[in-house]
Amino acid sequence: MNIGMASKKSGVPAKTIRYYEDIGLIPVAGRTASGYRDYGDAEVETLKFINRARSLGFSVHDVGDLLALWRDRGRASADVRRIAQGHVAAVDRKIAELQAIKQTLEGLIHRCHGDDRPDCPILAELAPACCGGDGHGL
Amino acid sequence: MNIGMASKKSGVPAKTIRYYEDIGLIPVAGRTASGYRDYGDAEVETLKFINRARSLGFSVHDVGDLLALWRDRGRASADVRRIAQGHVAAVDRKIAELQAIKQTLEGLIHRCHGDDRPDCPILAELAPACCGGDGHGL
DNA sequence: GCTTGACCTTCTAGTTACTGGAAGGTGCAT
DNA sequence: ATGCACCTTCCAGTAACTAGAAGGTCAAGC
Repeated sequence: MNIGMASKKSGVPAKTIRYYEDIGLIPVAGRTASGYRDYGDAEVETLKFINRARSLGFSVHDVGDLLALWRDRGRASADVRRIAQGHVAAVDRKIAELQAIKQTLEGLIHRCHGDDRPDCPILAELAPACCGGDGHGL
Repeated sequence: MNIGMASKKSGVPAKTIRYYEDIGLIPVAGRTASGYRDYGDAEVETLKFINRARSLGFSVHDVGDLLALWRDRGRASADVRRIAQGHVAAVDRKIAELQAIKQTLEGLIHRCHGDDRPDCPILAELAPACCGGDGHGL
């Protein structure tokens, strides 16, 4: 099948499939006589695997590691687990960071009356020295 | 003061200050006779403002809008509030997405014994058709 | 006066993971 | 033979910087 069909079956855009080949995440595809890339069901399964891993937020680099483990019949499940746990830890850090940001912003928004008057604690807190929000600087 | 001092006082790396000038987030700096960029306290305050807004996750584009409002003495606080609320909504979506990812991953990790045997539900779930985690595809 | 070192300048390119578009070849149906 | 959809490659752009190269400047020390 050609790249359009592989894209449709796997859910990975054709451009992205070429990109994955380019960066070496998937091996170079076979070609038809006319130069079209040619895929089989196995390649489509690989692309689906990649798609799911990416949708879980694994980096392309991590997906490469997971693919290698997937292809390795003798792998230790501990290796897979380690990658997944590392990713969960990263996700956790990101969540914590975003929650802190959210809390700060909500505090500021709460204190901003949000009408057509210029007085705004959001700007005032962003600007350390000059409270009240006078324009200045530039 | 030159860019190194402005960087130190504002907390924004010198390279980043030049970059901000480049993309028009801050106006072109004055120059000394020898061509060095020259900054005053007002510019440093602006850089601090930018730094805080960025650390709250506002995009550079949003920071540009906030800066414009900051400089506009007649702005409506509602305008600032709208930007902040839009950002909180985006942060919320991101948090929800990450939490969903985290839950899925933790479920998979929980079911993976994580020893030196190859059997691994993490890989098995990433690979839809072929359960058990046989290497295949590429 | 000269050197040394820290600073500054510009420019290019790399990062992450794609995505869009241009220019041109292929496959198939009418 | 003429469309049209598909394929090919390559270049450029996205967000927000960051690293490094090649070279100019400034102040201190000898």
